[in-house]
Amino acid sequence: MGIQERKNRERERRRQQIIVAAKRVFSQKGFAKSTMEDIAREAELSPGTLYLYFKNKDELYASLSLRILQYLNIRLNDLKGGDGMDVHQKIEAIKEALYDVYQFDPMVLISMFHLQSSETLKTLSSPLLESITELSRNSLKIMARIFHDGRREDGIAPDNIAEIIWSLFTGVVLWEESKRMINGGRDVLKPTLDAAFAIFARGISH
Amino acid sequence: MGIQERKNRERERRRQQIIVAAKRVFSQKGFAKSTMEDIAREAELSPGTLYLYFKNKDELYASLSLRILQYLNIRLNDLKGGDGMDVHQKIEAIKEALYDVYQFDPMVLISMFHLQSSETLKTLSSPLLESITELSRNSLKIMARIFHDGRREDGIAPDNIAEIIWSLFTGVVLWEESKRMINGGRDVLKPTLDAAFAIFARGISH
Amino acid sequence: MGIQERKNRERERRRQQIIVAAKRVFSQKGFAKSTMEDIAREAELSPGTLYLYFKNKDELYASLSLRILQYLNIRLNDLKGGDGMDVHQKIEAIKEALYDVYQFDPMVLISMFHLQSSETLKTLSSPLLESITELSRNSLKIMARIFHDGRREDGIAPDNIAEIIWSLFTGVVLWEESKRMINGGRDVLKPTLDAAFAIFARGISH
Amino acid sequence: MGIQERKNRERERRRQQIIVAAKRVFSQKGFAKSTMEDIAREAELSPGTLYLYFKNKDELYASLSLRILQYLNIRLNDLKGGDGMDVHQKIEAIKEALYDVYQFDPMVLISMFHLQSSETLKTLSSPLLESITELSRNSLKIMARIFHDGRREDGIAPDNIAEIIWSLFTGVVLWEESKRMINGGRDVLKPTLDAAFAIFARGISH
DNA sequence: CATGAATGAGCATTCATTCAT
DNA sequence: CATGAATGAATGCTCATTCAT
Repeated sequence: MGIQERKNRERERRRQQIIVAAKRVFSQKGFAKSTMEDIAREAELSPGTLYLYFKNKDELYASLSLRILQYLNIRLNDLKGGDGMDVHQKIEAIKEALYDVYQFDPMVLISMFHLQSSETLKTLSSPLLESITELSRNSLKIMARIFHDGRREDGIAPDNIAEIIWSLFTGVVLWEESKRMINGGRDVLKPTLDAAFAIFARGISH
Repeated sequence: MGIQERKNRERERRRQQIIVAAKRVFSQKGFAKSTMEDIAREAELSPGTLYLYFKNKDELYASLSLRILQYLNIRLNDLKGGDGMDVHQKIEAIKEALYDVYQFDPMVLISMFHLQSSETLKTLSSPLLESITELSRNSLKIMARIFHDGRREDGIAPDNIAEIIWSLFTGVVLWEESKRMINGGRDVLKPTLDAAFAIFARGISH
Repeated sequence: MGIQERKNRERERRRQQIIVAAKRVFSQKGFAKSTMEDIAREAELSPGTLYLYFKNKDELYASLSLRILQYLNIRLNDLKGGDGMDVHQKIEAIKEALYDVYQFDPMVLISMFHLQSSETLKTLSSPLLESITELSRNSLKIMARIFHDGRREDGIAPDNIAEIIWSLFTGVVLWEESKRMINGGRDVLKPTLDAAFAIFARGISH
Repeated sequence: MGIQERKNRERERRRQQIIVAAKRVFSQKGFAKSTMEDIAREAELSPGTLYLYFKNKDELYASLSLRILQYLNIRLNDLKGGDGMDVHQKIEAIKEALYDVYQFDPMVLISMFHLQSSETLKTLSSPLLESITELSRNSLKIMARIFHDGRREDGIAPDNIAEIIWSLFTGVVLWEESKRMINGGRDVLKPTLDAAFAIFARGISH
């Protein structure tokens, strides 16, 4: 059993190694222009090896999303227990979690976005697709639960707020990333995210 | 005189015909999986003809963005004169403009987003690239000017607010589009955009 | 008749205009990389017009050769009467004629060479092909006749000598052109051609 | 140690396999009408494989020239030691070497000639281009050295003679090849080359 | 497991040629 | 006659994927 265990662990390590490489390459060249060979080179592996761990290019990309969603879930789970906080503190906590996600993997949204193409979705194996939808549903559910106390203020349901926060987050990231790419700068996100959440949070309750 | 004019008009009509076809194809298959032949077929033209109007595939895609930015500019310009409005009315007006943009061309953001890849940006001809950056800068400037009366409330500059609104908008669109693509539904945007702006607008002033 | 005549003359002028343009373009870009549109632009005509004067691209190219062969024939014909000359003077005269051909159209050989491809020959209309072979046969016959007095010296027939002179000429042109293309210089041919013929001529008769 | 060696050898063998196929195809169809797929089929490889060994079509063609120049260099090097020979014997030896080159690869000159297009030269990678110019310079230098004893007879320098011999050779080959292509014959070169060199050699010294 | 050479289907792009004006 | 926009077959080249070692 220990030996099987070690093998699995080893296998998982390789998968992550490839995902990390894929993220780097893809964040530099964009989806369409990144090749499997680019990724293999970055991962210091051969192209053939990639296919031992991922069925095809689309699944490799989809795994980027999965990875980040997993991280997001963990971060949000840590927030669940914060019973003493008021809505504003909770939104602040969510903001921090989202920012950490961004730090962990700024390209998240880009890879998640790539999945939107219905043509791409078709080729994904169902377990992977289910994992992704399940995880993203769960993340939103957690955010919604955090707003549980937010009693339908002004007719806005917690579910809805969770989605809007997520949208605000992704929108800001996209915008800042796009500025960064044109200007070549770095790490411009924080102030804008702060400002966005400050305005937004103020609007949540009276 | 009239003859040159007519030719230009004809040429512009063809360009639009191609752009419209490109948008349709691309929104169905995603960037990578759309071929020039798909687009040509959709436009009821031959592949070669596409290249009489667009230098290459990337420029054709970039032109989608240009088109929508032009529309956005027009809509925002119409708002400039609204002197009697207070901040909330103005934000409401901006929301309406953005929603109209979305109605006009829901795929906007996807095509604009494709441009983020620095690799893609490199291949664009500079006039096109300049038009795009100029127009998007201008749109934000107009939005910022609309907030002119918003006196740096809570240390948030009008410029910043304009960017955040834009981010909120794009984020919501992305999220809703992604739901739509998975569920196959249609036109789910409005309620979410309303809710998002409602919360946000409330947070702008006291 | 006069009117028909004028039309024919006009038509011939156009043909020459195109051939001249074709030569210029082709000498700059080489065969494979020259397009019909390049040639049309150089001739200040539209692509379609080229096809009113030449059946297709290959025939246009073949006409370059025809033109130069026609010129060569005229120049060589002028030599026929030189009864007072000895062999060396005649070779000298031939050399001058060849040099004039080169001056008239340095790209001669390149275009003639292009015809070597049996694949290309297949597509030529037979009258054109016949003209070309007829003219080149004739040119050689004239050169051979000039050597008529050269009595089968050392078992070398006049026919053979004519061919060899032609070969020497083309070889030198090719070589000098290739140096010119790499170094960018101009008109380097004469000294080398002089030297080559000097050596060669000395070898003809004792 | 041996393993790297074997791989290099294998790789070189493949390159030659492709070059041989390219030569065959190209000599049959001419440059413009030969496709990469034709060559791949002839080499019993897939189109993609060609690009593992040659950057593009132009470089594949240029490599034909390189190959023959390498062979020429070897043949000429073998002549260097001939101290006991007089000028005529040396010219005879050079002729033999050139004829062997022709036997080895009759299409030589055609491929070398294709390089003349300055447009084509531009696309070649510099190492390849340098190899070609270096080798051809070297071949001529060797020929010139062979004429070292030829003391500037009649004001003709050894360098010059080497170039002229080369020109004579290429000219004869071109001419004979062109006759061969029209008549469909074979191996007509030798008698003409013999005659040409006989005349030429006689002209070198008194 | 890992490799990387080979594959070959697929695609962007070009360009000789046509034809309605 | 001349045009030049449109064509679409042809082709160079790429790259995801496979498989013998």
